[in-house]
Amino acid sequence: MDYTEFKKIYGISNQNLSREVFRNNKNLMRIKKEKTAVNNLEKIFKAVFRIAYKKGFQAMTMRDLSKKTGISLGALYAYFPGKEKLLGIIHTQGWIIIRKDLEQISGLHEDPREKLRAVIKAHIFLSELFRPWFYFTFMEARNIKPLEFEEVKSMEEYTQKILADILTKGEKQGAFKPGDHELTASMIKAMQQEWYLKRWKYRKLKVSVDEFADHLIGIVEAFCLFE
Amino acid sequence: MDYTEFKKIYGISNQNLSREVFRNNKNLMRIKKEKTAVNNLEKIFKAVFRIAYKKGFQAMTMRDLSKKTGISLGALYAYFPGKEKLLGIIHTQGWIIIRKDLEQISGLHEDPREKLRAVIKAHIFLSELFRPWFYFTFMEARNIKPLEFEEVKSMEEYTQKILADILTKGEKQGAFKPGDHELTASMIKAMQQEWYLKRWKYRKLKVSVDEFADHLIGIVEAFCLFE
DNA sequence: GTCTATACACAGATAGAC
DNA sequence: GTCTATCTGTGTATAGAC
Repeated sequence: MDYTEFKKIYGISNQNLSREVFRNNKNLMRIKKEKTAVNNLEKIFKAVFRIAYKKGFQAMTMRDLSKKTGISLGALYAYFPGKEKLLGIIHTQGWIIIRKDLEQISGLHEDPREKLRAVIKAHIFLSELFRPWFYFTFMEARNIKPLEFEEVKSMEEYTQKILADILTKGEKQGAFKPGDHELTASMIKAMQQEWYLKRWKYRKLKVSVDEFADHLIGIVEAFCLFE
Repeated sequence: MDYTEFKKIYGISNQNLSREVFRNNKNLMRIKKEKTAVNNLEKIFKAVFRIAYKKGFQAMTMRDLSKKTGISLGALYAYFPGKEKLLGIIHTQGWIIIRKDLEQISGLHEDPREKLRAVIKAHIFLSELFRPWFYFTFMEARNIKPLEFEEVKSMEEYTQKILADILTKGEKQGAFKPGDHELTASMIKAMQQEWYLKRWKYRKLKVSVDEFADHLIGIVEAFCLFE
């Protein structure tokens, strides 16, 4: 499966994404009309990602956000109770995005080699689809409260475990070489993250997401498969 | 070479490092006595790294820094002209650290395979020696001024180029398989960064820096070397 | 629901005694 | 060289008219 295909299946408009956020956080918002809320939430998230990408969430002021969205300072507070809670909302939603699809895809294949390929690709494609969410979640993890921070660490461990399990089971079935699978999984994760953390580099090198994913899989298979 | 050996050769005390910073930035400081300056700069950097690790440089207040170092708010400003300049000083010094040793090590070996191994290891070992500097430079890159930000990007490209060149030359000499060496170099960088960005993970997994480096080299060689 | 005006807290930075 | 006290700007958040 290439990225175009993946996008057709798992793609979701920003509007639908904002709708989901709205429904998950209705209780925190003073806005009642879904249509208005979804519309403005879309603007808000977009602006947060743009500003935070440049200078970080902490350095972003509510006035910056107001200017970028065109929504007045006062009105912004009808959409979330405060800056800190806004951060929490974005993180939680990011977590939901990753979890939902990855679990499903992992169940799709039987052959360990196929499964490994599929899961590696899916994660990269997901991070491409929701790049701002992935980038933000990674870079701003330190700014959230301890309780939520544990969530982030467990997210790291969760996705790593999926990979490590595939390798371990696959080894038993004779598909992969023996080795320290936990460590290998960790390295795979690092390379996956590279895609959304350094997007500017790959734009410059004119490397597409498909090329990147294939290259990564090439490396992993050279290391894990028998000749 | 393992980490213990590396440390003996390239290790430098925090005091000597602070001395270097002092000498490079004398003009910005109101302190004249080197001994006092070096002593307090050491405290300052240590505190900055600790606080920024937890909540980021932007979120760190000068009052936080004062409390952690035991140096009063007013006195701090004798060591640097302002918070922003402090950020710049740390970044510039980080850049100096990386550049100096890496260049030298790259010249030590002739055989491409040896050279690749040496450079990969050296970068990881360096990042272990100066972990706070590496972590800080990566995470706070967005907060520096555009001019200095170009410096960071070029640092990324610089270290990547060292790797890519080794691979390209090595291919011509028949040591490595052909391939997209720029992309491979990029992946190697991603895995190297993993070591200092997610230190908590490897502490938990009880993976030593030597084990990590060897595993990484194993992956790279499986992909680049002929059987 | 959205706006403008404003309260209030706290940040970075400086003054000036010691 | 270091301290405490203080200035001044700017940030988050709210009040209350429309």
